[in-house]
Amino acid sequence: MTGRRSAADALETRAAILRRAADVASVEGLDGVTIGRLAADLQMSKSGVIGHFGTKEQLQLAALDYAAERFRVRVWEPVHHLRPGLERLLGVCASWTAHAAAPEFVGGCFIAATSYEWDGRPGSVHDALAAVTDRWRRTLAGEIKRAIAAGDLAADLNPDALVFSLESLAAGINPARQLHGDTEADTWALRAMHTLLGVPAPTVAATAS
Amino acid sequence: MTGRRSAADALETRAAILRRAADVASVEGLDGVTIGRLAADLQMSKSGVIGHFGTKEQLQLAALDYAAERFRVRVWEPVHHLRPGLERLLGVCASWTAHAAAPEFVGGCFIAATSYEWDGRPGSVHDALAAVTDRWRRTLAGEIKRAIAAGDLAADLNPDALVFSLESLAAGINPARQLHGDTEADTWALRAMHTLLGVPAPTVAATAS
DNA sequence: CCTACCGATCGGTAGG
DNA sequence: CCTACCGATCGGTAGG
Repeated sequence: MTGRRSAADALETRAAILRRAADVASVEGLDGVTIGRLAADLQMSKSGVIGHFGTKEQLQLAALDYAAERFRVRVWEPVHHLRPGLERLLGVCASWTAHAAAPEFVGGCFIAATSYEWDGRPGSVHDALAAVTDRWRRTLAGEIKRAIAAGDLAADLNPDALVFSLESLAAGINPARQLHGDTEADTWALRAMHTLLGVPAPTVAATAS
Repeated sequence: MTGRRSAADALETRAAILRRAADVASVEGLDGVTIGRLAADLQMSKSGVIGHFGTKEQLQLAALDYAAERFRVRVWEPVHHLRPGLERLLGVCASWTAHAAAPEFVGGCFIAATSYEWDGRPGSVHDALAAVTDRWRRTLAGEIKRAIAAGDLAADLNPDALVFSLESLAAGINPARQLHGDTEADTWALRAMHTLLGVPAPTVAATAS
């Protein structure tokens, strides 16, 4: 029950710490993730927690990586097999808004919460967050450009502006639900995305994930 | 230089504390507003800071009130004289996005930052934030309904969905600028607002505030 | 408005 | 992975 355990056990412990850290951060931000709190929640000592990461900042970066991977699994993986261009783009919009409406972390989307929390601060967390969201932006912009090239979207659309708008609408689902009880916010966001893309409104049962 | 001063002096000190608190919160969130930090920044003692408010929570609520009033002055006051309905609604969109692109607090829009920080937490700050943003939502919904009733906007638009979308786009300007250097994010947001409202794109020099 | 202080918690380390 | 500990900072109070 006590003392050192195997490397596999250590990896399991590490994963449990990151899951808990992501849950806490989704509610109270990455600032709310304190070593002592994680230790108490997981019934470990503080040194047992921080030993996996070295410093709190490394723990925060690891939690961000973990959340980014979960985002990829929940939003990108269900649609990456779709045809590149408009079809996959609309699939992303559907899985993205569904992801925000039924979040896996208790406080909602980790990436959205952290982006608005950390955008004005300097440091490695800011930079890692910019890198993660930038990668996602380039994926989206790529789909949009493919759809334009294929003639499925209007040629005068601005891909960067569209990426910004899709991102803002998806992120807005979080506070709309938790501050105002807007249970339909994901539907509104998805419709607005379609309007901005200039395509017909989504059908009701488009997503079932 | 020391000891008690007049009631007018006390009010000035109080205002200086709130300004500083709003600046700090716009960068690091309301959690970053600590009594000791404000005291150091303003060259006061901690008891001198907290004496104006009683508790940290009361200080946070006062900072929120202060920021809400500044938002009203910067976004609503410049356009409240316009004709109710579409004209005033479009004026709000312009002053709102301009406000986000040239924020008065160092870290950007206090209301946006705090909404995404505090939406998942319980307590009086959450409730006050919901009340403040709800008031703003009702103002916006009122303008939209007036514009629809006047025939200036399509009758099949959903006012609640539009309010959600306008809010999300305005709030998104903050992280777009600070995380990705999108200096045009305010222009993109304003264009998207017009598209969702179903009105022509804004003219370039619509706002000069 | 100040000094001086309280118990609690912070991130982190030493040593095992 | 633990206990035991470090200096710093937290919100807040007593007393003036």
